Amino acid sequence: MFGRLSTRLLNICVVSLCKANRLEKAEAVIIDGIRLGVLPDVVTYNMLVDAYCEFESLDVAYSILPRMKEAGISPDVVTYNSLIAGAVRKCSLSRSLDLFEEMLQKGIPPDTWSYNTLMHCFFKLGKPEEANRVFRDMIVGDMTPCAATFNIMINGLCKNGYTDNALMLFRNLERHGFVPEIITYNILINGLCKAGRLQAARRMLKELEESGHAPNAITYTTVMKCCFRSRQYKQGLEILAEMKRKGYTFDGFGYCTVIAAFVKTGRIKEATDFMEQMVQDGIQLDIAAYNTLINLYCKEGKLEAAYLLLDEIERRGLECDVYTHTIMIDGLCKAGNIKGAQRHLEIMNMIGFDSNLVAYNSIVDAFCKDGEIDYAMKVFEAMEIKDSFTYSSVVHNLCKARRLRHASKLLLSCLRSGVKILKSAQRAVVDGLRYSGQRREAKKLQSKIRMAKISH
DNA sequence: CTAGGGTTAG
Repeated sequence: MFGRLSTRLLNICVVSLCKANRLEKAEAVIIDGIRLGVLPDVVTYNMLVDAYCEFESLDVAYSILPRMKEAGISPDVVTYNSLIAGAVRKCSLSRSLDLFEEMLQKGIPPDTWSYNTLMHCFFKLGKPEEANRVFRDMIVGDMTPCAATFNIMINGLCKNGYTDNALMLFRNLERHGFVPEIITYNILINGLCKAGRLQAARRMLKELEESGHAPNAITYTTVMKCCFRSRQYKQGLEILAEMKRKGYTFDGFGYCTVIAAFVKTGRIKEATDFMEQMVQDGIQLDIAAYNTLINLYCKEGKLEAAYLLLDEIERRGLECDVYTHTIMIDGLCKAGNIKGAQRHLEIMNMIGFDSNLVAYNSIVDAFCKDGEIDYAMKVFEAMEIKDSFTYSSVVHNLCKARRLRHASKLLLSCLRSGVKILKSAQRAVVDGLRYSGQRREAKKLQSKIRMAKISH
């Protein structure tokens, strides 16, 4: 009895240390406990697994398992749920499937949360049909779904392009015995926004208010971002004003959304004001916030200030990500230092970033604008992946350089393959042909553009 | 344990 009580005390101690990311101290407390005859139990180890997943790495967390075995304690469903969730968070998706398998092999029966996490994993892998299968198994089997099950489903359907199916599931919530939570509304509002359905999103916001919930900062940030994205700046700024009026406090997400929108529209003064406000508010900057600020400095041409922030990131023990590097590369390009940008891209490749399409786009565009169009086309040909940005930029620049045949050829290949290309770039080709006396070519291209519009 | 932020073309 006394021993069990002591273990509970030990766990209370360990959980608070773990939550505060004081893992060394937590380990020391456990060792002290053992010395005093208070043995850690499965709950103690589960807390460690959870904390190591969050603050260290999946591997370190996984290394708790042999320690448990040594102590004669078997991992349970909570241990595995933590590991699987940790793997999903760190995007080690195949790893999380392996862990699920391992749990089954050890004869540990999964619970609702195991299935929730598994669904989440499948959605992140872009396998909605697999996730849906897990969901169906839950509904018809003896596993009871919880509110989060539906949130994960609705979110996953939205993220995988099944917004209407998500809406249907939302409308069927009550039949399953659940009422929508604020988080459910936020998921749907975001899904509608990302699908470009701003009006439907605003209707959903209204429905949220009518349901008796008060929208939270996440709701507003989501809708505001959507307005900015669809170039409804006035509407976006109105939401910003409404948030301020109603006394919502801004967190890093809110600030970043607004600053980025200001930067994108060239409102540097407003962006800088907001940045200062963010710092005054004492917001702890994370890597996304740093990226926002670095981008602001780059757009102002203050490269030195941007580099100072890179130093600060390092000092604080944060890690630059693909955004940081891309923003710097684009900043160097726009500052006219394309060679420097290329060097940075090489570094990016060396340290193992494989998604650098955006950086290549910036560099190709920069070479075009610098008049080095032949070299730009060489880089363009060598690119393994290209997207709408790549083609829109190159086609536009080819037109400016009066290389209309090449531009038209690329535009046609886009029309055939269904790659979207900016209207302005399309118009540049047609107008270019027309005004250089190739009226017949222009007409032919125009009709092909129209055909493509119908068939896609 | 499930929701919102950060990069490129015009």
